[in-house]
Amino acid sequence: MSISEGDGRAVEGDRHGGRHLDASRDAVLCDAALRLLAQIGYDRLTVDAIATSAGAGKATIYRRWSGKAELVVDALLRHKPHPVAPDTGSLRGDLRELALRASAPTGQPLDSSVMVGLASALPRDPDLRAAFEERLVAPHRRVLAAVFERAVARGEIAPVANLDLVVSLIPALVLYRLLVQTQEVDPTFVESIIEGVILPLVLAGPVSLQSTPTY
Amino acid sequence: MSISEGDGRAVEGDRHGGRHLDASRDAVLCDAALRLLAQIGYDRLTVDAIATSAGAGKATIYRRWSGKAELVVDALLRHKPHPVAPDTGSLRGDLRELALRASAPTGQPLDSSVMVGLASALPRDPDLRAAFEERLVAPHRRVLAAVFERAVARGEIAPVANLDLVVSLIPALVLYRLLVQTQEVDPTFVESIIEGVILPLVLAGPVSLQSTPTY
DNA sequence: CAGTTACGGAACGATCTGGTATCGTAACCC
DNA sequence: GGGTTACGATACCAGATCGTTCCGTAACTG
Repeated sequence: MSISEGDGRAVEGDRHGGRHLDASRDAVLCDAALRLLAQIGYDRLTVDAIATSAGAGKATIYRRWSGKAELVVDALLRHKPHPVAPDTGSLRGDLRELALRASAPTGQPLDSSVMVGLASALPRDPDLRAAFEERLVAPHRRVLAAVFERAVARGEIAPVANLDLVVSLIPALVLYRLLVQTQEVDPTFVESIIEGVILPLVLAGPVSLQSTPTY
Repeated sequence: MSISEGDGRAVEGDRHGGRHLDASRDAVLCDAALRLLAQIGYDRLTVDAIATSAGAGKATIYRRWSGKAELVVDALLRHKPHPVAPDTGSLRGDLRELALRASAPTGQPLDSSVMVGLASALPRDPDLRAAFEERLVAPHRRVLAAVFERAVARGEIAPVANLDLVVSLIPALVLYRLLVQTQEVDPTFVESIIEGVILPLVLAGPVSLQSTPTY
């Protein structure tokens, strides 16, 4: 659980004497960074605000990271991904369970809010994008894929032809709702995705003749 | 076509003598704003950059708008929405036609790029969000809805139960691909949306559909 | 014609941000 | 204990950006 240093962070020479870096400050600073990131977005995020919000001095930040970009990347990498896939016994139940997670009350640095806050910065920072992909996107997709594959194993549905695309549906529609429509992601909304899109799609078996000729 | 002033723009006292505001400068400035917006995003967009890019002085901008926010909102409102819905005779053809538009070569201030650039700024600026909704989102949704309704009128598909959600699918998946996956929206991708999600969803009856006509 | 205003361009002061340095205190190694 | 380093806090500087102002020139009104 306790991660010391050397995670691709700022240069840290081998010190031998003197007071140690307080590892608990790392977590507090990263939490503050993610919280502010979700609130005001990456571009308006300032190092001063992170330090103040964490009750720390700026020097404490620059002792660990070389700047805002590295701090945010590290905060993403430390971010605990979603728990393992639910296993309620049915595809509908598993998807509902995931829906409840996605619409969690806004207390934690919710993945969706972090996604929105990072949105405009992703295209121009490869490191940021990589950390974003590794800690937010990929875990979501893995969990969703596992849920579908387990439904296939149960014989509940036929193997999903284009799993990558189907797995994109929930996060894409959630992001669209948050970003473009600026509406709440309540259980009712996610329910409508499950019942109106996902389940009809994967339950209705492979569709007509011309749908899949070129694969 | 020629819009003079009074569009909720900056305060413009009734002047009587002297040189007139050059209306052609308005369009040039708005085009430059949208182009830069698509390139670097709203937060990093600067008034100086817009002026320089348009070959104008900053004074020319502040004579028309009170700042960056008002300029971008006005640029969005002047932005010509997509042409009318295509009418190829079949749902698949219409959707393909829309796909070609969405994946247009990156020359113009493409709607998708503007969407990405505006993303992080939308939650905190209601005026920006309203203009965004009115000129980018709503037209897209109207065109898509029209395409589906015409397919229903032709008897090609059954009435779509949750049209609002189905109409969100294409823009949501396109946004997700651009923003989260940072991948290109090429015709192949949009084709996979049409063939793998949209058509199966609206064509598939609960079960067997061997009698699907060949379009 | 004289007066007024827009235009591109440049300069200006004010504000904000990033990153460094400093200070007094506290924690750690030898 | 002596030396070293982290910590929170503050001050400081360099650069970017904003919005304004001024300039010489051009265009329009009366």
